[in-house]
Amino acid sequence: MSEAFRGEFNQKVDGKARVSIPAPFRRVLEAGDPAFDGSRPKFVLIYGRPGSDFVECYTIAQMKLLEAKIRRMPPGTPQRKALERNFITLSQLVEVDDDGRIVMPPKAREKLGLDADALKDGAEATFAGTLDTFQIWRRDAYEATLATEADADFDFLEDGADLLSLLPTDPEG
Amino acid sequence: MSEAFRGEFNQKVDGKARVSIPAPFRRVLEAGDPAFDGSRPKFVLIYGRPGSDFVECYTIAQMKLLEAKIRRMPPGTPQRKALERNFITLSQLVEVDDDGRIVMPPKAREKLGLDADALKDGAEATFAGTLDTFQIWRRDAYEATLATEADADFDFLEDGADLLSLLPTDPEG
DNA sequence: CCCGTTCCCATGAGATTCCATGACACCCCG
DNA sequence: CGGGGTGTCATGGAATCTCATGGGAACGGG
Repeated sequence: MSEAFRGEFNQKVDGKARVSIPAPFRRVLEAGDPAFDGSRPKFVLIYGRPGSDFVECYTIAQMKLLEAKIRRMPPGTPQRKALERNFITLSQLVEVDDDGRIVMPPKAREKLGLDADALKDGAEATFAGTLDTFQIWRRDAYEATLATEADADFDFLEDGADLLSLLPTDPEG
Repeated sequence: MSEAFRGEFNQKVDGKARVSIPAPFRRVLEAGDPAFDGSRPKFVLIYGRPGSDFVECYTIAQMKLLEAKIRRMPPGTPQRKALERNFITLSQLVEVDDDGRIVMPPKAREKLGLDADALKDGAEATFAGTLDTFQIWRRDAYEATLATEADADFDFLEDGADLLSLLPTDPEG
Protein backbone atom coordinates (compact mmCIF):
# COMPACT_ATOMS: atom_id res chain seq x y z
CA MET A 1 0.00 0.00 0.00
CA SER A 2 2.14 2.82 -1.27
CA GLU A 3 -1.21 4.22 -2.38
CA ALA A 4 -0.95 7.30 -0.28
CA PHE A 5 -0.31 10.96 -0.85
CA ARG A 6 2.87 11.92 0.88
CA GLY A 7 5.24 14.83 0.82
CA GLU A 8 5.28 18.35 -0.56
CA PHE A 9 5.83 19.54 -4.13
CA ASN A 10 6.02 22.97 -5.71
CA GLN A 11 4.72 23.39 -9.25
CA LYS A 12 4.43 26.37 -11.54
CA VAL A 13 1.02 27.59 -12.59
CA ASP A 14 1.16 29.01 -16.11
CA GLY A 15 -0.81 31.83 -17.69
CA LYS A 16 -3.62 29.46 -18.65
CA ALA A 17 -3.85 28.20 -15.07
CA ARG A 18 -2.33 24.84 -15.96
CA VAL A 19 -0.45 22.92 -13.25
CA SER A 20 1.41 19.66 -13.40
CA ILE A 21 0.26 17.11 -10.85
CA PRO A 22 3.40 15.75 -9.16
CA ALA A 23 4.19 12.37 -10.68
CA PRO A 24 3.97 10.43 -7.38
CA PHE A 25 0.49 11.82 -6.79
CA ARG A 26 -0.49 10.84 -10.30
CA ARG A 27 0.31 7.23 -9.49
CA VAL A 28 -2.07 7.36 -6.55
CA LEU A 29 -4.81 9.04 -8.55
CA GLU A 30 -4.52 6.36 -11.21
CA ALA A 31 -4.80 3.60 -8.65
CA GLY A 32 -7.81 5.31 -7.09
CA ASP A 33 -9.78 5.77 -10.31
CA PRO A 34 -11.78 2.64 -11.13
CA ALA A 35 -12.30 3.89 -14.70
CA PHE A 36 -8.59 4.46 -15.28
CA ASP A 37 -7.55 2.87 -18.55
CA GLY A 38 -3.94 3.90 -18.98
CA SER A 39 -4.31 7.63 -19.27
CA ARG A 40 -6.18 10.61 -17.90
CA PRO A 41 -7.07 9.69 -14.37
CA LYS A 42 -9.85 11.78 -12.88
CA PHE A 43 -10.25 13.08 -9.36
CA VAL A 44 -12.43 15.42 -7.33
CA LEU A 45 -11.31 18.87 -6.32
CA ILE A 46 -13.09 20.47 -3.38
CA TYR A 47 -13.20 24.19 -3.00
CA GLY A 48 -15.82 24.47 -0.26
CA ARG A 49 -14.96 24.57 3.41
CA PRO A 50 -14.77 28.29 3.94
CA GLY A 51 -12.02 29.28 6.27
CA SER A 52 -9.42 27.00 4.78
CA ASP A 53 -6.81 28.44 2.46
CA PHE A 54 -6.40 25.46 0.17
CA VAL A 55 -8.38 23.16 -2.07
CA GLU A 56 -8.56 19.49 -1.22
CA CYS A 57 -8.33 16.64 -3.70
CA TYR A 58 -9.92 13.20 -3.37
CA THR A 59 -9.41 10.15 -5.53
CA ILE A 60 -12.59 8.81 -7.10
CA ALA A 61 -12.52 5.82 -4.77
CA GLN A 62 -12.04 7.95 -1.71
CA MET A 63 -14.84 10.29 -2.74
CA LYS A 64 -17.20 7.36 -3.20
CA LEU A 65 -16.59 6.37 0.40
CA LEU A 66 -17.41 9.86 1.50
CA GLU A 67 -20.51 9.98 -0.68
CA ALA A 68 -21.69 6.69 0.75
CA LYS A 69 -21.35 8.03 4.27
CA ILE A 70 -23.26 11.15 3.38
CA ARG A 71 -26.01 9.12 1.75
CA ARG A 72 -26.41 7.14 4.94
CA MET A 73 -27.34 10.29 6.84
CA PRO A 74 -31.01 11.24 7.17
CA PRO A 75 -31.95 13.46 4.20
CA GLY A 76 -32.77 17.07 4.81
CA THR A 77 -30.98 17.44 8.11
CA PRO A 78 -28.79 20.48 8.51
CA GLN A 79 -25.77 18.28 9.11
CA ARG A 80 -26.24 16.40 5.90
CA LYS A 81 -26.93 19.55 3.96
CA ALA A 82 -23.77 21.09 5.30
CA LEU A 83 -21.73 18.17 4.08
CA GLU A 84 -23.48 18.04 0.72
CA ARG A 85 -22.88 21.69 0.18
CA ASN A 86 -19.25 21.68 1.13
CA PHE A 87 -18.18 18.39 -0.41
CA ILE A 88 -20.49 17.93 -3.40
CA THR A 89 -21.80 21.22 -4.64
CA LEU A 90 -18.61 23.10 -3.91
CA SER A 91 -16.51 20.57 -5.75
CA GLN A 92 -15.62 19.61 -9.26
CA LEU A 93 -14.48 16.58 -11.20
CA VAL A 94 -11.20 17.20 -13.00
CA GLU A 95 -9.20 15.11 -15.43
CA VAL A 96 -5.44 14.90 -15.67
CA ASP A 97 -4.36 15.42 -19.29
CA ASP A 98 -1.77 13.42 -21.20
CA ASP A 99 0.96 15.79 -20.11
CA GLY A 100 0.11 15.17 -16.44
CA ARG A 101 -1.54 18.53 -15.93
CA ILE A 102 -4.91 19.95 -14.97
CA VAL A 103 -6.29 23.42 -15.47
CA MET A 104 -7.16 24.98 -12.17
CA PRO A 105 -10.90 25.57 -12.26
CA PRO A 106 -11.97 29.20 -11.75
CA LYS A 107 -13.57 28.50 -8.39
CA ALA A 108 -10.39 26.91 -7.14
CA ARG A 109 -8.34 29.83 -8.41
CA GLU A 110 -10.63 32.17 -6.59
CA LYS A 111 -10.28 30.32 -3.34
CA LEU A 112 -6.52 30.26 -3.57
CA GLY A 113 -6.33 33.89 -4.57
CA LEU A 114 -4.86 33.12 -7.98
CA ASP A 115 -6.28 35.94 -10.06
CA ALA A 116 -5.27 36.79 -13.62
CA ASP A 117 -2.47 39.04 -12.39
CA ALA A 118 -0.97 36.35 -10.21
CA LEU A 119 -0.98 33.98 -13.17
CA LYS A 120 0.77 36.47 -15.41
CA ASP A 121 3.51 36.87 -12.84
CA GLY A 122 4.19 33.15 -12.76
CA ALA A 123 2.39 31.84 -9.70
CA GLU A 124 3.51 28.77 -7.82
CA ALA A 125 1.38 26.13 -6.14
CA THR A 126 2.32 23.74 -3.35
CA PHE A 127 0.94 20.21 -3.27
CA ALA A 128 0.83 18.71 0.21
CA GLY A 129 0.02 15.03 0.72
CA THR A 130 -2.15 13.98 3.66
CA LEU A 131 -2.45 10.19 3.15
CA ASP A 132 -5.94 9.78 1.67
CA THR A 133 -6.14 13.22 0.10
CA PHE A 134 -3.85 16.01 -0.93
CA GLN A 135 -4.12 19.75 -0.73
CA ILE A 136 -3.22 22.46 -3.21
CA TRP A 137 -2.05 25.81 -1.85
CA ARG A 138 -0.61 28.97 -3.22
CA ARG A 139 3.02 28.52 -2.30
CA ASP A 140 3.38 31.64 -0.22
CA ALA A 141 0.20 30.90 1.75
CA TYR A 142 1.40 27.36 2.38
CA GLU A 143 4.71 28.42 3.75
CA ALA A 144 3.21 31.05 5.98
CA THR A 145 0.64 28.65 7.38
CA LEU A 146 3.12 25.88 7.92
CA ALA A 147 5.32 28.12 9.98
CA THR A 148 2.41 28.99 12.25
CA GLU A 149 0.86 25.57 12.61
CA ALA A 150 4.01 23.61 13.17
CA ASP A 151 4.26 25.32 16.52
CA ALA A 152 0.63 24.67 17.34
CA ASP A 153 1.20 20.92 16.98
CA PHE A 154 3.13 20.96 20.20
CA ASP A 155 0.48 22.67 22.24
CA PHE A 156 -1.14 19.30 22.86
CA LEU A 157 1.92 17.85 24.44
CA GLU A 158 2.99 17.91 28.03
CA ASP A 159 6.44 19.37 28.32
CA GLY A 160 8.96 17.03 26.84
CA ALA A 161 6.44 14.41 25.73
CA ASP A 162 6.91 12.80 22.35
CA LEU A 163 4.60 13.42 19.39
CA LEU A 164 3.99 9.70 19.02
CA SER A 165 2.32 9.69 22.41
CA LEU A 166 -0.63 11.27 20.63
CA LEU A 167 -1.35 7.98 18.85
CA PRO A 168 -4.20 5.85 20.13
CA THR A 169 -2.94 2.94 22.20
CA ASP A 170 -3.37 -0.16 20.16
CA PRO A 171 -2.61 -3.78 20.88
CA GLU A 172 -0.53 -4.27 17.73
CA GLY A 173 1.80 -1.49 18.75
CA MET B 1 -20.06 6.18 -11.92
CA SER B 2 -18.69 9.61 -12.45
CA GLU B 3 -22.30 10.15 -13.49
CA ALA B 4 -22.97 12.70 -10.87
CA PHE B 5 -23.92 16.34 -10.77
CA ARG B 6 -21.20 18.28 -9.08
CA GLY B 7 -20.15 21.90 -8.85
CA GLU B 8 -21.71 25.26 -9.63
CA PHE B 9 -22.18 27.04 -12.94
CA ASN B 10 -23.59 30.42 -13.88
CA GLN B 11 -25.45 30.75 -17.16
CA LYS B 12 -27.22 33.64 -18.83
CA VAL B 13 -30.93 33.50 -19.41
CA ASP B 14 -31.79 35.34 -22.60
CA GLY B 15 -34.89 37.28 -23.55
CA LYS B 16 -36.57 34.13 -24.82
CA ALA B 17 -35.92 32.41 -21.48
CA ARG B 18 -33.31 30.12 -23.02
CA VAL B 19 -30.50 28.79 -20.80
CA SER B 20 -27.54 26.62 -21.66
CA ILE B 21 -27.24 23.50 -19.55
CA PRO B 22 -23.61 23.33 -18.39
CA ALA B 23 -21.77 20.84 -20.57
CA PRO B 24 -20.74 18.54 -17.68
CA PHE B 25 -24.35 18.27 -16.57
CA ARG B 26 -25.38 17.48 -20.12
CA ARG B 27 -23.10 14.46 -20.06
CA VAL B 28 -24.88 13.18 -16.97
CA LEU B 29 -28.33 13.82 -18.39
CA GLU B 30 -27.39 11.90 -21.53
CA ALA B 31 -26.19 8.96 -19.49
CA GLY B 32 -29.34 9.04 -17.40
CA ASP B 33 -31.78 9.06 -20.31
CA PRO B 34 -32.48 5.52 -21.52
CA ALA B 35 -33.97 6.88 -24.74
CA PHE B 36 -30.94 9.05 -25.51
CA ASP B 37 -29.84 8.52 -29.11
CA GLY B 38 -27.06 11.02 -29.63
CA SER B 39 -28.92 14.27 -29.21
CA ARG B 40 -31.57 16.00 -27.18
CA PRO B 41 -31.53 14.27 -23.84
CA LYS B 42 -34.62 14.75 -21.72
CA PHE B 43 -34.97 15.28 -18.01
CA VAL B 44 -37.56 16.19 -15.39
CA LEU B 45 -37.81 19.65 -13.89
CA ILE B 46 -39.60 19.97 -10.57
CA TYR B 47 -41.13 23.23 -9.51
CA GLY B 48 -43.16 22.04 -6.55
CA ARG B 49 -41.86 22.15 -3.02
CA PRO B 50 -43.07 25.55 -1.97
CA GLY B 51 -40.64 27.28 0.31
CA SER B 52 -37.61 26.40 -1.72
CA ASP B 53 -36.15 29.04 -3.95
CA PHE B 54 -34.97 26.80 -6.75
CA VAL B 55 -36.21 24.20 -9.18
CA GLU B 56 -34.79 20.71 -8.99
CA CYS B 57 -33.83 18.54 -11.95
CA TYR B 58 -33.83 14.75 -12.13
CA THR B 59 -32.46 12.50 -14.83
CA ILE B 60 -35.03 10.17 -16.33
CA ALA B 61 -33.42 7.22 -14.59
CA GLN B 62 -33.34 8.94 -11.24
CA MET B 63 -36.96 9.99 -11.54
CA LYS B 64 -37.97 6.40 -12.25
CA LEU B 65 -36.43 5.38 -8.95
CA LEU B 66 -38.36 8.08 -7.16
CA GLU B 67 -41.58 7.07 -8.89
CA ALA B 68 -41.08 3.48 -7.85
CA LYS B 69 -40.69 4.51 -4.23
CA ILE B 70 -43.85 6.57 -4.36
CA ARG B 71 -45.76 3.67 -5.90
CA ARG B 72 -44.79 1.48 -3.01
CA MET B 73 -46.60 3.79 -0.61
CA PRO B 74 -50.20 3.05 0.33
CA PRO B 75 -52.47 4.97 -2.07
CA GLY B 76 -54.54 7.80 -0.77
CA THR B 77 -52.51 8.58 2.31
CA PRO B 78 -51.69 12.22 2.88
CA GLN B 79 -48.00 11.34 2.74
CA ARG B 80 -48.26 9.79 -0.67
CA LYS B 81 -50.47 12.59 -1.93
CA ALA B 82 -47.97 15.18 -0.80
CA LEU B 83 -45.18 13.47 -2.66
CA GLU B 84 -47.30 12.95 -5.77
CA ARG B 85 -48.27 16.57 -5.82
CA ASN B 86 -44.82 17.99 -5.31
CA PHE B 87 -42.77 15.62 -7.41
CA ILE B 88 -45.14 14.44 -10.10
CA THR B 89 -47.89 16.96 -10.65
CA LEU B 90 -45.72 20.00 -10.14
CA SER B 91 -43.10 18.83 -12.58
CA GLN B 92 -42.42 18.84 -16.26
CA LEU B 93 -40.45 16.89 -18.83
CA VAL B 94 -38.02 19.07 -20.75
CA GLU B 95 -35.71 18.40 -23.68
CA VAL B 96 -32.26 19.82 -24.26
CA ASP B 97 -31.98 21.25 -27.78
CA ASP B 98 -29.13 20.78 -30.22
CA ASP B 99 -27.38 23.88 -28.91
CA GLY B 100 -27.39 22.45 -25.38
CA ARG B 101 -30.14 24.73 -24.15
CA ILE B 102 -33.62 24.47 -22.71
CA VAL B 103 -36.37 27.03 -22.55
CA MET B 104 -37.25 27.71 -18.94
CA PRO B 105 -40.89 26.72 -18.58
CA PRO B 106 -43.21 29.47 -17.33
CA LYS B 107 -43.91 27.67 -14.06
CA ALA B 108 -40.23 27.44 -13.36
CA ARG B 109 -39.71 31.07 -14.23
CA GLU B 110 -42.46 31.99 -11.84
CA LYS B 111 -40.94 30.03 -9.01
CA LEU B 112 -37.54 31.59 -9.55
CA GLY B 113 -38.96 35.07 -9.89
CA LEU B 114 -37.83 35.45 -13.48
CA ASP B 115 -40.49 37.70 -14.94
CA ALA B 116 -40.39 39.34 -18.36
CA ASP B 117 -38.57 42.34 -16.95
CA ALA B 118 -35.85 40.27 -15.39
CA LEU B 119 -35.32 38.51 -18.72
CA LYS B 120 -35.01 41.78 -20.59
CA ASP B 121 -32.33 42.92 -18.19
CA GLY B 122 -30.23 39.84 -18.80
CA ALA B 123 -30.95 37.51 -15.92
CA GLU B 124 -28.46 34.93 -14.72
CA ALA B 125 -29.10 31.45 -13.40
CA THR B 126 -26.91 29.30 -11.18
CA PHE B 127 -26.77 25.53 -11.61
CA ALA B 128 -25.75 23.69 -8.45
CA GLY B 129 -24.98 19.96 -8.54
CA THR B 130 -26.03 17.70 -5.67
CA LEU B 131 -24.92 14.25 -6.93
CA ASP B 132 -28.16 12.66 -8.11
CA THR B 133 -29.92 15.88 -9.02
CA PHE B 134 -29.11 19.49 -9.72
CA GLN B 135 -30.80 22.72 -8.81
CA ILE B 136 -31.43 25.85 -10.84
CA TRP B 137 -31.50 29.17 -9.00
CA ARG B 138 -31.62 32.79 -9.88
CA ARG B 139 -28.03 33.76 -9.35
CA ASP B 140 -28.61 36.46 -6.81
CA ALA B 141 -30.89 34.23 -4.75
CA TYR B 142 -28.34 31.46 -4.85
CA GLU B 143 -25.54 33.61 -3.64
CA ALA B 144 -27.58 35.12 -0.86
CA THR B 145 -28.72 31.70 0.34
CA LEU B 146 -25.28 30.21 0.13
CA ALA B 147 -23.81 32.99 2.21
CA THR B 148 -26.43 32.51 4.90
CA GLU B 149 -26.27 28.76 5.02
CA ALA B 150 -22.52 28.58 4.92
CA ASP B 151 -22.45 30.40 8.22
CA ALA B 152 -25.15 28.18 9.64
CA ASP B 153 -23.07 25.13 8.79
CA PHE B 154 -20.60 26.07 11.41
CA ASP B 155 -23.11 26.48 14.17
CA PHE B 156 -23.14 22.71 14.51
CA LEU B 157 -19.46 22.57 15.04
CA GLU B 158 -17.62 22.97 18.26
CA ASP B 159 -14.99 25.63 17.94
CA GLY B 160 -12.28 24.48 15.63
CA ALA B 161 -13.91 21.15 14.83
CA ASP B 162 -13.80 19.96 11.26
CA LEU B 163 -16.82 19.59 9.03
CA LEU B 164 -16.05 15.93 8.60
CA SER B 165 -16.79 15.37 12.27
CA LEU B 166 -20.45 15.66 11.27
CA LEU B 167 -20.26 12.27 9.58
CA PRO B 168 -21.87 9.39 11.39
CA THR B 169 -19.33 7.47 13.39
CA ASP B 170 -18.86 4.27 11.59
CA PRO B 171 -16.80 1.20 12.32
CA GLU B 172 -15.15 1.22 8.90
CA GLY B 173 -13.79 4.70 9.50
C1' DC C 1 -52.17 37.18 -40.32
C1' DC C 2 -49.88 37.67 -35.84
C1' DC C 3 -47.47 36.05 -31.66
C1' DG C 4 -44.91 32.79 -29.46
C1' DT C 5 -41.94 28.99 -30.39
C1' DT C 6 -38.60 26.34 -32.40
C1' DC C 7 -34.73 25.84 -35.46
C1' DC C 8 -30.40 27.25 -37.55
C1' DC C 9 -26.33 29.91 -38.11
C1' DA C 10 -22.57 33.09 -36.50
C1' DT C 11 -19.10 34.33 -33.33
C1' DG C 12 -15.74 34.97 -29.76
C1' DA C 13 -13.88 33.37 -25.59
C1' DG C 14 -12.19 29.86 -23.27
C1' DA C 15 -10.71 25.06 -23.03
C1' DT C 16 -8.38 21.05 -24.92
C1' DT C 17 -5.03 18.84 -27.69
C1' DC C 18 -0.65 18.34 -29.62
C1' DC C 19 4.15 19.19 -30.18
C1' DA C 20 8.72 20.97 -28.50
C1' DT C 21 12.29 21.71 -25.14
C1' DG C 22 15.32 21.37 -21.24
C1' DA C 23 16.48 19.35 -16.74
C1' DC C 24 17.33 15.42 -14.23
C1' DA C 25 17.82 10.74 -12.72
C1' DC C 26 18.85 6.14 -13.75
C1' DC C 27 20.95 2.27 -16.06
C1' DC C 28 23.98 -0.37 -18.78
C1' DC C 29 28.25 -1.20 -20.64
C1' DG C 30 32.68 -0.37 -21.63
C1' DC D 1 34.76 4.83 -12.69
C1' DG D 2 32.94 7.36 -16.48
C1' DG D 3 30.01 8.33 -20.30
C1' DG D 4 26.52 7.91 -23.10
C1' DG D 5 21.91 6.76 -23.78
C1' DT D 6 17.17 6.55 -22.40
C1' DG D 7 13.16 7.79 -20.05
C1' DT D 8 10.43 10.54 -17.12
C1' DC D 9 8.98 15.09 -15.83
C1' DA D 10 7.88 19.79 -15.71
C1' DT D 11 6.97 23.48 -18.63
C1' DG D 12 6.13 26.53 -22.68
C1' DG D 13 3.74 27.74 -27.06
C1' DA D 14 0.58 27.20 -30.85
C1' DA D 15 -3.23 25.02 -33.36
C1' DT D 16 -7.80 23.30 -32.83
C1' DC D 17 -12.09 22.50 -30.92
C1' DT D 18 -16.04 23.18 -27.69
C1' DC D 19 -19.24 25.90 -25.48
C1' DA D 20 -22.09 29.66 -24.27
C1' DT D 21 -24.67 33.10 -26.27
C1' DG D 22 -26.88 36.23 -29.50
C1' DG D 23 -29.61 37.18 -33.77
C1' DG D 24 -32.71 36.08 -37.13
C1' DA D 25 -35.49 32.96 -40.14
C1' DA D 26 -38.95 29.48 -40.34
C1' DC D 27 -42.92 27.48 -38.40
C1' DG D 28 -47.46 26.65 -36.45
C1' DG D 29 -51.65 27.35 -34.09
C1' DG D 30 -55.29 30.23 -33.13
